[in-house]
Amino acid sequence: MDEKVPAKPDQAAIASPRRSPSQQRSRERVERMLAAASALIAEQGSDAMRMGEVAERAGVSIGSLYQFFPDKRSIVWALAERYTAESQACISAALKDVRDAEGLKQAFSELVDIYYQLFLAEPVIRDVWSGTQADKALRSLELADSRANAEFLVAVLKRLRPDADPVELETTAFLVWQMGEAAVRLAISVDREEGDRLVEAYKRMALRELVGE
Amino acid sequence: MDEKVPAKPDQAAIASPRRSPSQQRSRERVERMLAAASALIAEQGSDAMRMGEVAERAGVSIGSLYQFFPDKRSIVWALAERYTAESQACISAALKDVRDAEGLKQAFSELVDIYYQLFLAEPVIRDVWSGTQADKALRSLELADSRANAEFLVAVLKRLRPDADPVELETTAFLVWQMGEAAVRLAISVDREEGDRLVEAYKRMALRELVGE
DNA sequence: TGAAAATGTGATAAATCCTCACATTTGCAA
DNA sequence: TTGCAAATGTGAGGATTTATCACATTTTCA
Repeated sequence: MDEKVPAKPDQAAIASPRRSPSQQRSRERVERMLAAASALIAEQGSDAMRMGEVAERAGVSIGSLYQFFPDKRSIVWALAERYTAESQACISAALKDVRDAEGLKQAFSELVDIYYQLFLAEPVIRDVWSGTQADKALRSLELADSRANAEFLVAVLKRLRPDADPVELETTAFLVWQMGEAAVRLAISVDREEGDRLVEAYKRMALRELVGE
Repeated sequence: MDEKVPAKPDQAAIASPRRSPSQQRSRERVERMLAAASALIAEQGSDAMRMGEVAERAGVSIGSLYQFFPDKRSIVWALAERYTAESQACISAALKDVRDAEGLKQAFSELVDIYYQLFLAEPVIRDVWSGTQADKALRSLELADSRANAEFLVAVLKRLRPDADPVELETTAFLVWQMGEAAVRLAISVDREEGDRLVEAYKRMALRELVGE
């Protein structure tokens, strides 16, 4: 008998499976559960995915589902993990034998493309990256704000570089602005000292891009 | 039951208040609701915030709460809106009369600092920006992955620029990597054409930073 | 073969969002 | 002032969904 210790759950932790499938039968069923979840996420997003629906589509009972995935997010995470492992391998392979600047340019460029294509094509990854439905709602409004703010930058850039391609200025301004929001978001999620360094580094990078160094 | 009802265009929309407070009494009560929500978000995050708790702390019934905020996210959004309006004003003011590159440098740098400080200090904004609890769990794991990946970049950079400050290389690599993830995340959330342009622009920016032009 | 371990099941507890029918207060025209 | 319509207030309960648990079935292996 397990003593039920009312430990305060670690909010940020992803719970481990209650038990691992050790028999062939259960391994196959777990695969079916994952496949069902993957399909449902692709169709509706993980937020709208219902555990009962996953169980039904996998042809198992809700109890079996919870036997191997202790909570909802753990099944989403299990799927995400597969892809991150894949890209992880990609990355180390691509960067392993870079020897000079030219090699870096090529390897890095390919890497970014691979990432882009991977996330463009994988609904599960897209879902995990874009957050819950509630987040998406806010994000789309933030995006609109961000475009509006980027417009101010575009106006300035057009004054400073009247000959530049307007579309390119637009793209640059929008990207720089979004990178700024991402940098700040990153900075507040790490410790203060590193956050400060990251913000300074961003300012350097952004200004180099904006005023052309 | 319909299998795939394509009725999802409105999912991302933030519902408007069922009704606006027109009397003094209700305006005060709405303020109390917002204050209660703000405090609870600061304490526990919007994900853990319970509507019943908001009502209780505001000293109103749950029904009154739903009279003015049609759903949970609308009250979070109402709070977020106040801050974004504030920063919006800041931004246009700071960029309005930039005339040359030097002015841009100064204005932009100040702007970023203001953003950073604002988001560092405001729990509600931090919460909205960092997403739901479920997202935070995944995000912290993504962050760990990201650091691991940035390490590969650091290794390369150390080979290419052996004299550079290691801490600075570390910061640069981590930032560039995170910016890349943010750029891809952005790219997949806009239409394909703009996404492609943004990814290309990111590659230019990143490589300029990594190989030093 | 038989017992222990692994696995399977689904009713149901628990948590939470949100609604609704009805009560109370306020604004204002007569 | 009076009376009524509009605005506002209430909280029990409907609806949904996550997750649990006591018990049933299947597999492993000594």
